[in-house]
Amino acid sequence: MTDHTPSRRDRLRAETSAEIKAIALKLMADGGPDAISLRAIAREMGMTAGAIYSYFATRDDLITALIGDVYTSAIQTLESARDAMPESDPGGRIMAWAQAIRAWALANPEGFRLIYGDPVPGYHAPDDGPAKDAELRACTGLIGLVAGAWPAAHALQPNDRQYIWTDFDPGLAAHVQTDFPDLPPAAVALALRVWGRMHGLMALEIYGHLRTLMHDPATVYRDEMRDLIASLGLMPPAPSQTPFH
Amino acid sequence: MTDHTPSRRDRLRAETSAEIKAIALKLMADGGPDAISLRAIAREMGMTAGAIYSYFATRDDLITALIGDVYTSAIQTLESARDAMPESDPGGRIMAWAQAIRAWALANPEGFRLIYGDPVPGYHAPDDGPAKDAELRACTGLIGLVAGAWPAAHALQPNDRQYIWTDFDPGLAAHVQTDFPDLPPAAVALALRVWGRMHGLMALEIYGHLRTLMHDPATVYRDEMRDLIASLGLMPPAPSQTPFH
DNA sequence: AAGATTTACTACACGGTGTTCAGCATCGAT
DNA sequence: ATCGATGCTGAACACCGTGTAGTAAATCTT
Repeated sequence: MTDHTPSRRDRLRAETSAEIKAIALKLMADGGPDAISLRAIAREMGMTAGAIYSYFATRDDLITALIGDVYTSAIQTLESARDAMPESDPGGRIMAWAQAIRAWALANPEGFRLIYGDPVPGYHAPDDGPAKDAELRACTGLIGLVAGAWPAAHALQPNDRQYIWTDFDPGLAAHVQTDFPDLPPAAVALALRVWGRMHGLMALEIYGHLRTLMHDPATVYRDEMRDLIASLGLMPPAPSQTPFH
Repeated sequence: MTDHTPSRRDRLRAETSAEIKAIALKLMADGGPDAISLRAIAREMGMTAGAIYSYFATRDDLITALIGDVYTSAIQTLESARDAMPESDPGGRIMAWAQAIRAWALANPEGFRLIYGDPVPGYHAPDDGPAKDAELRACTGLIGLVAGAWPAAHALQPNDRQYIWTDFDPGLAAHVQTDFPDLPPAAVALALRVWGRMHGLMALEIYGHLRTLMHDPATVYRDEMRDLIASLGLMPPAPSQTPFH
């Protein structure tokens, strides 16, 4: 369509759009997701609330774009934390991923809620878009972690044959079958279980259900991740190392 | 103070208070937690919004009361589901609890969000009250489940000695030490991990992160719970039985 | 039974929100 | 130089939670 070089107008438009998102993130960072109001954003930019509607058709569209940005940046953090460990240490890669996602969630609790909770009243996530892409990427990353442990894990808990590829989202199945040709669908189910295991304690902690019951949820999270890694037939990292508190 | 028999006024007041909460629950059930507005409740009751302030000082107080009610009723559901299984089958009791909480969450997703998520923007839970009681009760229930499996579970993963009673909330510690005198603090940590494991997949499913990746999250949840029970050194229930879909 | 008091409720106001729309000014292209 | 698209304003609408003042009724006291 507009195949020629981006005009000055387009550039300004993109800049303003980015500024809107940046200010929204700032508001969210120090006021919670509910502090994201079009009027507050406009106030901060010296504009009127109605002006934002030239950039985002509705507030939900803004939130959707925000979720896409936050999710993508979080995933990049996770992937680089994972890649800091050698592929020869699949247990270490899992632990690195697990600690990185908890550290990210603790540092950006509002971002965590934006992705995994109710971002804002009445908001309903669309079925596709960058957020879905990021979710697929997160899932693929987890499947990669599981793939590094699959032979041993499969031997420990041989409960496949009940899963078939059509159980899963077609896009996810296609991704996995090209990236990991030898991986059975049961491994994808195992990856989802691993995801759930990382998510559970973290969600409870972020939403304040653990701190009222115990101090230092980091220890129990670390134990849980060690148990998870061991249950996959892998060697957990050195016990003395306690990366996060 | 008012130690005499409840007068007619007190009764009417209690009834109106209950009606407010009932309508709030109804609004939440078919409109999401954000549909709980004092004006909507008053409209439904033929009153003015301001009138509610005679019953609840602020909207957060209403939400707090609501959370207490919902949490308490959920806990009762869980406990009766658990008690339908004999004490001689600790694995079955854990599975009953796990399936009951998932079934409840799927039937009352808004209630789940009310308890475990951001009920409504800007709401901050108080540090005590019926919600805290229900949380303690849920935690105690889980500890009871773990207590039934502690000897075997402890033998499988002997990583205690790093937990001491002062790691936990004093009220929780006192409860446990009177109800289960022989249980070490490491068992409480294990119970929290079990809680996290039940919570993870459920939260992901309720917030729509699983359905986009796979149909039938019930299967993977069941597998996860089977693995959990096995990891506690218990016998899982008969594999043929698939209680929920 | 009559007066005093507590209580339940309405009416209204204030500041906040998302959203829409007519109008205006400015910029880009013709 | 003109014309049309674009970005923005300002006002409006319909909501929201929260207070305050006033009113009427129910209750308690004497």
